[in-house]
Amino acid sequence: MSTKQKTNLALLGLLSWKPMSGYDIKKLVDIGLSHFWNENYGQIYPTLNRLVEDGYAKKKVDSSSGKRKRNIYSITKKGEDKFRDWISLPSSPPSVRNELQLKFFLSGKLPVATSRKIIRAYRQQQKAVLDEYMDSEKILREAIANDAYPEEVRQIFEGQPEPLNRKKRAKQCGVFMLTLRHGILAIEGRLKWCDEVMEYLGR
Amino acid sequence: MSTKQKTNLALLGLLSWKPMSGYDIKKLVDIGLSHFWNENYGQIYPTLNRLVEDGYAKKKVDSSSGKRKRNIYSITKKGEDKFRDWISLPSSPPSVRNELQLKFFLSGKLPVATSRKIIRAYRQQQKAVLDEYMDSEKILREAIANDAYPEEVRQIFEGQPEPLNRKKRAKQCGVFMLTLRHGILAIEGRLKWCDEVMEYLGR
DNA sequence: TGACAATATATCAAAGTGATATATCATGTT
DNA sequence: AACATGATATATCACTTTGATATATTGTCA
Repeated sequence: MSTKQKTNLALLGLLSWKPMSGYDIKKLVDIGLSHFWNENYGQIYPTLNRLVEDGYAKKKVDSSSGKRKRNIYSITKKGEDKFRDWISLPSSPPSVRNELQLKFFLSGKLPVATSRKIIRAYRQQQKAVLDEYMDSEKILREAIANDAYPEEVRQIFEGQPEPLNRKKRAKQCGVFMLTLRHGILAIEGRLKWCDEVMEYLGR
Repeated sequence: MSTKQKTNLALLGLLSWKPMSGYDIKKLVDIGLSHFWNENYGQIYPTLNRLVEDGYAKKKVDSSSGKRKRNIYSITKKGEDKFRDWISLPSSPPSVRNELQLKFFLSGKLPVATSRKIIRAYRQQQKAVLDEYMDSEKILREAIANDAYPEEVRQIFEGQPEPLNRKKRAKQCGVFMLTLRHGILAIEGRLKWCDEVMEYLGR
């Protein structure tokens, strides 16, 4: 029950949203999921091939006029079954690698000034990300309030500009906003921690 | 500037605390750092060998009477320099893989009941870990208040029961407690998120 | 026309993971 | 004394993941 070795399920789940190319998947993960998930090309392309081999997805070459050739993958019935099975299986706890936290822990034998420097760097790094997230949150909240469908979300959920009913749009915005909230709360916790540490170490 | 490929530096930093065997390192990471770092044998033993090859650490075989043979690694001057250099280098943002978060995001096309189930599982999993951490925190806080040196911390920082002055002990307990606080704040953020989501989805 | 960025697929060495194999020693049980 | 069990300790291996780079096409702007 490990967080690792889940790329195939992650890709399957993403394809259950909509058919996508490997490139689309990479963009979606980088833009929308980066604070709790990550994938890279070296994994995406071979995994997509394996999903097709195993019958969980199928590939369609899209060569619409004037555009570069794209391999579009869509989930099959078998893939959807597998995806749903995984959803209800027990999940492993989050796996984290936090370099600045590690540095702080290891700085215990170095001068306190060094520990303080690490915390300041941590705070600054996290604050910058928080600002980004807060901007996105504002856009999303306003969109939901106005029953709108902001470009930022449309881009992520829609490959082709295809009409979508109001209820579905609202749900997509909701999921996306809640996901963003998770990122924001995680960062707020880290900032609070930085403050606690600075308090403890003395300024 | 990536969180990955940092095992050699992590091990170097741990050896700067005290000389240790690969087994000691694994235990220390599992017990004390698991909420922000992880290492495994498959990486630890080869990396220790490489550290020795490159002159960052040296190995000493400990075969004290009646005990199983242990390979004890200690950091060299060259290793300490490398460690200190890394400490002041810029650090990459935390890298996370959170399976339950991913499942929630992907559940957007499934019935809301499924999303709720995921959140409940997430909350329960995180609450259990929080309880553990809170117990440890209590022990540590009391120890610090009483100027004591609890077995839990001694075990981690001391291989050999060697006397240590009060100031150093206090600092060790402090670093350990603050590190634990990071874990606690992270989990509290996740629990708060679960509550927000349940609120949003409706119970 | 050329420079540059975005789109798109692919590959690979190096690093990390999870699991298991092997062996020694301490403890307790029958 | 024989045996089981669990903690200590090192090691290995197939598989997965990472980071980086190579390659080519299309869109844009000067």
